[in-house]
Formats: sequence, C-alpha cells, structure tokens
Amino acid sequence: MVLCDAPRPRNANATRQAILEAARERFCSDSYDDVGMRDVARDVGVDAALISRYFGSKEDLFVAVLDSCKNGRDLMDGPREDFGERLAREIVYGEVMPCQDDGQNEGAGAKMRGLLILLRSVGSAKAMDVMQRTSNNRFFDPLAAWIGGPDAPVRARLAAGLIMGMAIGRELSDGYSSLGETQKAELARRMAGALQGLIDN
Amino acid sequence: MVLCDAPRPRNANATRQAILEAARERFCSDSYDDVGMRDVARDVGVDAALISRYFGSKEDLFVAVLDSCKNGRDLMDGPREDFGERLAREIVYGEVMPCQDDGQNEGAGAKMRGLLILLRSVGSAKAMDVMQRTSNNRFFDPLAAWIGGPDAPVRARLAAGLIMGMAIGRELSDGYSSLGETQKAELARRMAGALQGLIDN
DNA sequence: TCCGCTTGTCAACGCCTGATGACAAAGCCA
DNA sequence: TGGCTTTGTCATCAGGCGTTGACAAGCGGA
Repeated sequence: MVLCDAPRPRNANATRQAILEAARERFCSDSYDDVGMRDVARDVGVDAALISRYFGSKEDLFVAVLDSCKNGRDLMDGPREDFGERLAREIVYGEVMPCQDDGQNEGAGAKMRGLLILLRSVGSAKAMDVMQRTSNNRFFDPLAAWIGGPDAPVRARLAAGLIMGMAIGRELSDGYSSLGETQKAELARRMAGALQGLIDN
Repeated sequence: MVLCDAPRPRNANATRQAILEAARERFCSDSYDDVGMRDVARDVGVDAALISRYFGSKEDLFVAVLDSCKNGRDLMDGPREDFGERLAREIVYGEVMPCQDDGQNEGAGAKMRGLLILLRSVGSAKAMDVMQRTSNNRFFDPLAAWIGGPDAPVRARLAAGLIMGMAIGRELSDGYSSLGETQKAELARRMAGALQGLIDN
C-alpha cells in the first residue's frame, strides 16, 4: 500500500511505529488469520524478519496494535445527543471499512477502529484468546462508563451489540447495496433511534 | 468427536452425509480458516482425501454445508409474539455455541445454525466471498418476508444486526460472564423488548 | 581510520494446509 | 471363481505460514 522506493532512514523507533501503523491498517481490513507478516512488512518496505525482532510474535504484534488504538473511545467523540445518528450514518453510509487514515489522527474511517479489529478477527481462535482477555477493559467498560445511568453495563452491551451486528450486516451484504436509497435512509433513521434510546434511557 | 472404531460400512451416500454433518458442526464452532479437512475427516473416521473426492474443494464443502442448513428459518419457529424473548434467552442464557446436535432434527443448539456459521467466518476472506453472494437469499430475505409490514427489509436488517452483534458480544465476553445474574436478566429483558419492537412495529 | 553497536536483509527451517494420483480392499455380477 | 466398479487409504506434492540465526550495511565514537 505505502510502498516507498527511497531507502528508509535508519531509525528504529520510526520503523517500529511504521510497522505498528501498517499492521493496524491490515488488522482493520482483514482477519487475524488473513494478515501475513510479509504483507505488513511489504507495506512498510521492510523485511518480515524485522517484525519478529521488534515485536516478538504475531500475537504480540496484534496485542500491540490493540493497545495502540483508542479502542472504542472514539465512539464517544462528539455530542452525546448525536450518538445514535452519528453511528448510524457512519455504518449505513460511511466508509466504515476499510480505514486507511494515518494512524493517530482521526479521519473519516478512524472512528471505531478498535471495534473493527475486534469484528474482523471474531472467529479466529488465536485472536479470540487475546480479545476475550481484554475486550471488557478495553471496550465495554469505557462505553458503559460513558453511557452512565441505570444498568449502564447492560445498555452498553446492547449498544455495542447493535453496532457490531450492523457493521457485520453491512459487510455481509456489501454495504447494504440491495437496499434502495429510501430504505437506507429508513435503516439509518431506525438504527439511530434504537441506539439513542439505549444511550438516553 | 464422533470417532467410531468399527469399520464404516461401505456406503457412499451415508459417508457423504456424515462428512456434511461433521463439517457443519465444525463450521458452527470454528471459523472457515480454523476448520481443517483433516479435522472433519477425523470426526467421521475417514481419510481427508475422500472429502476432496466427494465435495471437490474446501470452498465447495462450505457451500454444501450452507445449503444443508435451514439458514435462519429456524429463527422463526415458534409463536411470533415470543420472538424477542425466545432469541434473547437463547443468546443471553442458552447454549448458542457450539451446536452439537444431530443434523436435521432441531435440538437446543439447532436454532440459528446458519447464522452461527455466518458469524464464525465473518472476516475470513474466502468464506466472505461465498457468503456475500448468498446471504441475502439465504437469510435476510426470508426473515424480511416473515416479519412483513412496512419497511420489512429494513427491520429485518436491524433485527439480524442486533442478534448477530449480541451473539458476538457473548463470544467476546465469554457468555457475559462479567455480568451478574440480575444484570443478565435485565440484558435479556431489554434485548427481548428491542427485538420484539422491531418485529411488531 | 578502525571498532563496535545498531539497523536491516537474506536464506532457510519446520510446520501445516488443501489437493492429487496411485494403490488396496470390498462388493457385485456373470 | 474371475473380473469390474465402487469405496476408501496412503504417500506425497506444492505452497504458504511464522520464525530464526547468520550475515551485510550504516553510523557514531575513539
């Protein structure tokens, strides 16, 4: 993706960071199993062996990527009363997947990056080990805290479930392409209402 | 799983069926990538080469398994006014995964088998090819037809999204083990209400 | 200028996967 | 009984994977 013919300056920190960002992009758009060390290395313009040296194993790299994300917290950027509509628009219309922005700074696809990574690798046994151990702290708990009010953990699960499921539905049906424009609008409207209801109630 | 020391009687049709059922179980509980031909073969007590002979490729086997499921239609078994509660109980409390019943006949885990397979292999690029081509006909359209009423396709997407997302959430947090019993009850209650609202409205 | 540490490359290893084609055994028919 | 088709096994292949250790190249300090 980001091939660069000019020789990379010798800078371990920058290279490490570049690997991390390339891996983050890959894990956003492909599942754990479908992401190869050689792919990531090629994106950076570096040899695959270097990744092993810097990060240890592929699993360690995956953990480092998860740690490098704001994991769900960017869901909560923006006014609270817009939450439902914001998310619904992003999923129904937006360029949710793949995300191809430049790392730390949040672009259009930057939202929900951690969530995307979770989604992509649901089902991969190895990735699941990692995610099960961390998804509570990493994702559900902050969301519940942000939501607040009675039964916040429960409502957070429901909201997260709806978001994840709709994101998957989008994947399964190729961006809801079988729905007409009015239907997509209706879908966004209803989803926004359902989500906002979970936040407000 | 179903190892059998007695030599299997030479019966191509029965063997083919046994392979299909073993593969269905595997694809229910593991992702496309994590299911190996040798695993399936071992379950049946047969050599892996036989699967290639009978089904062609692994992808063909996967398609055959999807075809052999009632794909989502079992979601609609039972009274319509119970839909929300039935699904919510199954996801929050039930033995949703893995399903280990005997094929055609529906047991506790038989519900949503096609849906489970979709979920498991979301993210696997190869499986996604297959599923994208068929998930509309196979899953969303029947659900929309069953739901009926205004914006049925839209409401079907939302219902399916909520179901899938909650099933994933269950996976991610190991059966909602971090929630107390009262919270789980509240989760089921709210999810049932949300689902039923999508069906009825 | 030479040394030594860092940064990166290269070739290879062991392992696992899905798939293939040659071969063995069972059953059927004459 | 002998031959033929069906059913299943076995050894093997090519290809991909993550990972490793030996080596090359850059670079700062004496």
